[in-house]
Amino acid sequence: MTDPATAALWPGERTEAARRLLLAAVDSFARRGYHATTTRDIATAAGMSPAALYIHYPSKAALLAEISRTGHQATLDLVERAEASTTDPVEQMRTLVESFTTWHARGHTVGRIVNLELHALPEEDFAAVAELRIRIEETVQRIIARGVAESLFQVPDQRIAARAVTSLGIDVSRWYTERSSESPEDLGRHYGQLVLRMLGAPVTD
Amino acid sequence: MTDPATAALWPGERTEAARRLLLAAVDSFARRGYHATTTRDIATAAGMSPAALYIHYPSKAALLAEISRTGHQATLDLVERAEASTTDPVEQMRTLVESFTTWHARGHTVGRIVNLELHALPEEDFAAVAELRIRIEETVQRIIARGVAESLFQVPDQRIAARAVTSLGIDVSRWYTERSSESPEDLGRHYGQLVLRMLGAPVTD
DNA sequence: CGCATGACTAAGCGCTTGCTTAGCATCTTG
DNA sequence: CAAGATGCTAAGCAAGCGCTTAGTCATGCG
Repeated sequence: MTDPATAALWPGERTEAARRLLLAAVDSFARRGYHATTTRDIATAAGMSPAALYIHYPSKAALLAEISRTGHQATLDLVERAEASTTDPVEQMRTLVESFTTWHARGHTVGRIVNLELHALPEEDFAAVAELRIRIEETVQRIIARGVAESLFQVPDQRIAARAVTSLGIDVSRWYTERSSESPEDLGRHYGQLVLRMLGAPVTD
Repeated sequence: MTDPATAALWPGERTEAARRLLLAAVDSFARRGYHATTTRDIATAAGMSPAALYIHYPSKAALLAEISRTGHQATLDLVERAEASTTDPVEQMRTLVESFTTWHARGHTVGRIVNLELHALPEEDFAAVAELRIRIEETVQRIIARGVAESLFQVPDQRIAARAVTSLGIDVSRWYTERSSESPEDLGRHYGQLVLRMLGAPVTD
């Protein structure tokens, strides 16, 4: 029912019951959307009565916020790890796109919520998450800027190029399913090559 | 209130009132999402009482279906026009990406509904729209295949490359706003270049 | 003038929503 | 072994939902 990639994001939520509720919420939010999901759906899927949800979370929106914050933080970690892994912009970008893409394919369930249910977040949770999104985008921009400065990349507009890179990865969570023919890792490698070529990097086929 | 790109899609809905309701629905579905929009929202925005909606449309879902079908058909038209415009795969692809991207930027309101509210469609409307989506994807695949056959493109995997091309364009509707610094046309031209380079085409900077 | 017709509204029906309340077993602790 | 805390359920409340009903009013037509 709950996929391992989702489960791995919350290795030990405060209690077992809180964790079950949260994983049920992820599943339902991703499948039907936040507004189409009822608190009864979530509680029932977690094997409890509707009221049990409110012992562990103050509201339905708090569940969404928890999912969104954790998902965004995991994505930012991954992106910053790619930047820190080497000083070569080409390798930074390859690593970033590979792991970013793999993450959005394997974790497409959480990815859908993270990227498509932003507007349903309470205002202050939205603000916190928007900050994380900016830091992700800035990391990509920084790598591109360094690549251009070292004449490794060649792009008509750095901002637009950065948008294209993140956009390509994010959208994977919209269309990828377990039934897709390529594995998340294969897709990541392919996308890594495509992006490097898009940025005008010397190709190493 | 209603942007011109949206209005242009329904030049003459059956009556003035039906058109006002439809445009109000587009606005609200795009801003808040389908499930978060109430029939009262739509009717009020169109300057009518809640019941008036049901004189012109049989249900809230029928409004969504009308928007989704029309939006998908317009996108398919655009894609097929690009393929028919020339026999050179490079020019076909450039034209396709430019108009596809421009369309998703200028029409991001309808684009969001078309691409993000698919799951809310009644089953048979979904089936009709899924068919149109397949034809869009196939057109992109065809152009890539011809480009590869004529040694103009060079990609590791044609299916994945086609996915990347459509995905890049579709996602524009998620992030683009009127406040974005680049015009839809500028973005289209930039994306056209980026995609051609991604496909390994000879660049004409 | 009398009477259909069509666009619309006021009122509200039945149902579902997010969330609350009251109570009940089962643990933990002095 | 009493007393409180803990984790849960049964029941249900107020509000809001999609949609229906009954009726009003302007217009067109014999």
